[in-house]
Amino acid sequence: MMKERLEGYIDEALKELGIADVSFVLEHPDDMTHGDWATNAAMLAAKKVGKNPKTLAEEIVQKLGEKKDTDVLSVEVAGPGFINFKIAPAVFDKELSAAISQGDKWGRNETLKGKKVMVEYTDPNPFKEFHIGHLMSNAIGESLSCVIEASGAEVKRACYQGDVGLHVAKAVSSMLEQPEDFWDSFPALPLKERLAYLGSFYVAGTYAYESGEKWQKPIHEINKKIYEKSDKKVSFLHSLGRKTSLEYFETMYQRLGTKFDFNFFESETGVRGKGIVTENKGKVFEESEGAIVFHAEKFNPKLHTRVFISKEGLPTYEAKELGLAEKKYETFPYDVSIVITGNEVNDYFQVLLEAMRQIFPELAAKTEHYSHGMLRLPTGKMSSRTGDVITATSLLDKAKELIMKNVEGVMEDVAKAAGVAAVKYSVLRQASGKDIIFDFDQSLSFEGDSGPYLQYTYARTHSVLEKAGNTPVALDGEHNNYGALPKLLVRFPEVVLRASREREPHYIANYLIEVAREFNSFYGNTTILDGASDQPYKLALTKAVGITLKNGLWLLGITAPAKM
RNA sequence: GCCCUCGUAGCUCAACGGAUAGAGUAUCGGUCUUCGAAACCGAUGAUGCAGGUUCGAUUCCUGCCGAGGGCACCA
Repeated sequence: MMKERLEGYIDEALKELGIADVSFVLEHPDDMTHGDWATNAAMLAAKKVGKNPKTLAEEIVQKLGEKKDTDVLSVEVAGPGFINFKIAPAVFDKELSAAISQGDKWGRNETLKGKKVMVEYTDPNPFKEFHIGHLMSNAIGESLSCVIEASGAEVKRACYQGDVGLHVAKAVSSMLEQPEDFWDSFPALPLKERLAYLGSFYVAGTYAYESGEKWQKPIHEINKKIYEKSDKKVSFLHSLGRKTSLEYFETMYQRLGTKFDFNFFESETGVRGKGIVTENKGKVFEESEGAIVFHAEKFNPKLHTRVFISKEGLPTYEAKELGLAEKKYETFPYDVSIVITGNEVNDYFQVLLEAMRQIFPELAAKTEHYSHGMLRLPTGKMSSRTGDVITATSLLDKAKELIMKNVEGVMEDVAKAAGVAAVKYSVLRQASGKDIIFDFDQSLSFEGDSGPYLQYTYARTHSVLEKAGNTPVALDGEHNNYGALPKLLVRFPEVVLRASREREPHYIANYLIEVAREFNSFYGNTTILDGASDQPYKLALTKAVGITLKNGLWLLGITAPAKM
């Protein structure tokens, strides 16, 4: 609100000086001593009117001086022609009071009010491991969902799972070799054992497939049988394995704190996608070498041809995505559909979007592709084909153990929550798209720039407030001597808005670290509960920090335990 | 060969074309009989190379070097 007001003043000032159409920015200077807001308006306008930036800035300041209200303490020219604004402490106190009274709602906005948004993420594949790549997708998707929800949209979380396809056929081929009575007792086994079996079947099937052509043919046949549901035994084993995987994924979602509204499966989208492609054959798609393909380069020279239906008559990933898009819209008529994937499919997705534009342009226009980098070990890429992956479970367990070993007297459930926080934070702290070099010691850190550091700081605020009991908490403007902290806190809604607009949770992660650091510094240098006249003020600050951290952690999909 | 990303302290990451390029970690040195030391305070340390656009470039453009991904029936 302060921002809009200042922008209005600048606009008027420029107009009075006869300058129009300057797309200036009003931002917070990196260095807070420069002021609370700064604009480059004079520097941009100077070129237009052929004046020296500094003298023009002086003229603008002159005009601004005539109109600014009492909330603006001072307006000054600085550096090469910046105009810096200082805001009265009372303004910050007023906004912080609002934060305290808003509680859980602090930080939200209504820019997406009335919009329906579907976010698809995680997307693990039944019969395969839930590995750290899925963990990454989950962390990003969950956070994005929360961020968009905080902008007032109605968000539905969707998970798309590959329950058919070659990877499944490989596992099933190996399952077929087990004796009949094995399957009689299988359903009664504990989940952990069933999973271990399933894993070994997948590995064995993959090994067979890669060991020679004579093994590939039967697996392709099984693949087809799964699609067509034409073989009773195959279908039976398929559903058994699928069920086990889904049960396992459910335990992961619980641990991670995700609750999906919709589950979509490739077994459904495949049939549908194939239908869409067939209907548009001759119009959008063409037959080539026995397969049905889309020549995307005809529409955009940077794209390439991709197969949508294989010569065996099976829909590929691309065709399934078409079916998925349609199915999603039927399930939930969205305004925006966000699909989160790894960046290795970036080029396919561009082709896919082009095909969508040809078939259902209205859906294509609503689809946004958000890709994340790969999770890589310092030693290189991790592979799931041979089974030598780092599973989500092993990673989360390792994080938990590390914390239990290094932090004296932690409860197990706290260590577990902090472990999840550490992993999620390590993904969310950096901008999207780039690979994440996953170094165990760095990424599972619970010191400094980490998820547990945020949780710890929140617990600290909670503990102080608890100790304070019913002593007064108040903001009065007079005691605003704690510089950066109140000014930083007030920016929370702006940060949320930006994260939502740019679909970038890392802005929130970085901001929260700054808040936590500022609070810990304040905490280390000040005694809050000292009975002095500014104690109510300090308590109010502490409370505002707590609310901001808690809401911010929620936006990252990270829990905020009251005690650690 | 073509297309897409990306090169910032020893390491992992920030920086909405702006002011003195910020953090964490590592290293060195301080701080617990006082609200939670998973913390705080201090020190050291960086924009791959060469041009260009701009009042101003880590950011935009071109070339080079380097890394990763993709380029027809796996996803």
